[in-house]
Amino acid sequence: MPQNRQPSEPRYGNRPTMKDVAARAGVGLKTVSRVVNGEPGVTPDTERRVQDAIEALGFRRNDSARVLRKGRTATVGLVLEDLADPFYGPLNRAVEEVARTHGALLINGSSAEDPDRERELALALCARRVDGLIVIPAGDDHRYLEPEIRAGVATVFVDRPAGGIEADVVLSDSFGGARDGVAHLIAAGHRRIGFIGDHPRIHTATERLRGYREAMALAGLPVAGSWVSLGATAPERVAAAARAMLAGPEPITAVFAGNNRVTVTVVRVLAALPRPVALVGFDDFELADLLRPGVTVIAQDPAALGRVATDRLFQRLSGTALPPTRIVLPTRLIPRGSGELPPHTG
Amino acid sequence: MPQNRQPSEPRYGNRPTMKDVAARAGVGLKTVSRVVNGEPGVTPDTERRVQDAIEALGFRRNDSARVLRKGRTATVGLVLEDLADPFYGPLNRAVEEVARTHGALLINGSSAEDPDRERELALALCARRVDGLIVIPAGDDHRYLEPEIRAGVATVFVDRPAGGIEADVVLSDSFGGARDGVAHLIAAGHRRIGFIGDHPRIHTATERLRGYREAMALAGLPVAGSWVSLGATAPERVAAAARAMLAGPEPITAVFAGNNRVTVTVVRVLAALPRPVALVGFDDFELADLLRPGVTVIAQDPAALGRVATDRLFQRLSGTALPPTRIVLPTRLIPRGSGELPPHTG
DNA sequence: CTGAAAGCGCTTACAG
DNA sequence: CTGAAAGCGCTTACAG
Repeated sequence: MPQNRQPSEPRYGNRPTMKDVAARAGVGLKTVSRVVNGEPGVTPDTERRVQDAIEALGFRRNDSARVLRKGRTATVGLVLEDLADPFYGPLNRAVEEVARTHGALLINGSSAEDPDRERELALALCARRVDGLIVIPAGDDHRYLEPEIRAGVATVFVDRPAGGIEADVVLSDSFGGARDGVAHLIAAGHRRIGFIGDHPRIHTATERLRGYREAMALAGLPVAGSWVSLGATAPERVAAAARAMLAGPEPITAVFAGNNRVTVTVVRVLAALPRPVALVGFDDFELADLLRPGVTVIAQDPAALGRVATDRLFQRLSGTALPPTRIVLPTRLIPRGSGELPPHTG
Repeated sequence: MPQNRQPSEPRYGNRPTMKDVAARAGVGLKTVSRVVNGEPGVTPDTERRVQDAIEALGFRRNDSARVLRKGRTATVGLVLEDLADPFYGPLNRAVEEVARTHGALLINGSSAEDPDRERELALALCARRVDGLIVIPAGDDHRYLEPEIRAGVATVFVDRPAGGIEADVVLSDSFGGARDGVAHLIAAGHRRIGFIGDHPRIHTATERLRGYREAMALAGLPVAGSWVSLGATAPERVAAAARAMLAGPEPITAVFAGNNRVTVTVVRVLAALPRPVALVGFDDFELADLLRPGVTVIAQDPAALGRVATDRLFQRLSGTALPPTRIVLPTRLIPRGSGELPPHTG
C-alpha cells in the first residue's frame, strides 16, 4: 500500500515523475522511459501521447535516480588549490571541455592548500561516486585514496605528484624549466642569482630549486645560502626575502622567481629600486609584456595540463589497463626584457 | 529472488554497500545506517562491530543513493561565462565557500557566451536536481527555466539580469560606475571621450554606455557617433575601434573602457602612441597599479557578487517566501594615474 | 536498542 | 510494439 501523506520535506518540490507521465499518457512506465531516452520501438502515436504528457506536466528526468541504477554518474571531480587563482582557470576550463565531449559534468572545489581539506573534498567527491577524480595535491600523502582507486575511481594527479601511492600524474617540467631560466640569466652575464620559491613541502618548489642549483653548478658558480629562500608566497614574506638578497656587501644582480605569485611581488620590489635587477619568473601571466621592462618567464601551459590529464582519465574510464604513468610537459622560455638585463656593476 | 549474475557494467567498481557491511557485522541494515550517520541508539559494542566491518570492506556511503531518498542533493549549480576568465575566479570561489558552509558541493560550467549552451548546461544541472542554480546569463531569454523554478529549483542570477522571468538578481552598479568614471575624466579636463564596450546584447554593456551618456549630458558635452563603439571584446575589434577614435581631425583625448578585457587591449594601443591619452576602465585587474601610468579603474567586487547571490540562494532554500529582488552592489573608483592625465592639446 | 518492509525515481531483464 | 516486476543503495516510518 503506497503512502499517501505529505512527505516531511518537499521532494524536489514535488516534481512529476515518469510514473506521473505514464499515468497521464495511459501507457506503461517503460514506454515513457523509451521515449525520454530516445530508444526505438515506440509507435509515432504512442510517442506523441507521451511527449504531450511530458510537456503538460513539465517533466524532466531525474538523472540522480538514473545514475543510481546505471552505476555511472557521468561526473568528474576536480580538486584544485583555489578556484580564484588565475593560473588554474585555464586548467579548470580545459578539464570541463574534455569532460563535456564525454558528456560529463564537473564538480570542483578548492583545497586552499590545506591537506585535510583536500582529503575531505576528494572523499566527498568519491561519496558522490564521481567516475573520475583529478587532483592537484595540497598534501603529500594520498594513501587515503587507495581504497577508492581500488574500488574503481579513476584518478589522475596534476601539477604535483601523488604521495605514497602509484597513480597517473601530469606535470610541467619544473626542473628543466628552472634550469633553462637560470641558464638564461647566466648567459646574460649574471653570477650572483637569487632563488625565491614556494614552500619546500610543495613538489614544484623543490624541483625548481633543483633546476636552479643544476644551472649554477653547470656554470661552475657557487650558491651562497643567503641567495635561496623557500616559503609561503605571501607578499610580505617574498618581499622581505628579495630585499635581503638585494642588500649586503655582495648583493645578487638577478632573481629567479619560483612561481607567478612570487614573480609579481618581486616585480613590485624591483620597481622601487634605483638600479636595474634582472628577473626571470616561472609561469607566464597576463600583462607580463606590458610592464617595463617586460617580464621574461618560463611559461607552462595550464590548459594542456588539464587537457592531457582529463584525456588520461577518460582513457582509464574506458577500461584501458595501463600502468600508472608520469607525463611531463615541456616549458617555454619567453624573453621580454627583464631576463636580458645585464648585471648592474655598482 | 535476487539476481546473482555479474552486472553488464561494473557498478561503481563493485563497491561494498550497507547490505554487505550489515552481513559482515551480523546486524540489520538500519543499524549500519545509524552508525554511518552518527544517529543515536546503538550500543558501543554494536557500533564497534559495524565500524570494524566498514573498515575491513572499505565501505563509503553512496551519497548518490542517499540523495535520491532524501530529496535534496546538497549541490549548487553555477553557470558562468568562462571558467578560465580571471574576473569570475573570485566569484566562483565565493560561491564555493558559501555553499561549503551549508555542506553543499558545487557543479559549474561555462556557457562560452552561447545562449544555447547556457540553456543546455542549466537544464542538465536541473536534471541532476541541484538544490539551487546560480546563473550568469549569456542569453536574454530565460523562460526555459520557468518550469524548473516552479518545481522548486532556487535560482539567482548574477552580473546580468534574467530575461523574460521574475527572479532574484545581484548586480554591480554598472550605470553609476560608468557615470562616475566618465565624470572623473571630465573633471580632469576632457571633453572628447570615447566609449568602447562589449556587445550591446550584454546588459552590462548597455548600462555602462548609459552611464557614459549621462555623465556627458550632465556636463553639457556632446557625444559624436564616432566616439562610441560596442561589439565583441576580441582584441582586433577593440584595437581597431580605439585607433579609429584616436585618428581624424578631432580625436578623443580620453577613453572609457567598458570592461577588463577591453581595458587591457586599449592599454596596448595607447602604449604605442606618442602622445598620452587618458583611460578609465570598468573592472579592476591584477597589476593595474604596476603599469606606467597605473590604470585608473571602476572596481567591482566579484567575490561579493558571488557571496551575496549564494546567501540569497540559501535563504530561498530555507523556505523564505520573498518576492524576487534586485540587489545592486556599489562600485569604487580607484585613481592610479591613467585617469588623471590632462587632455593632450596637440 | 534493533531491524524488516516500503519507497525514492529511474533502468534492466524479461515476457508477452 | 509494450509493460510488469525487480533492483540500484540508501532512508523513512514503523513495530518490536
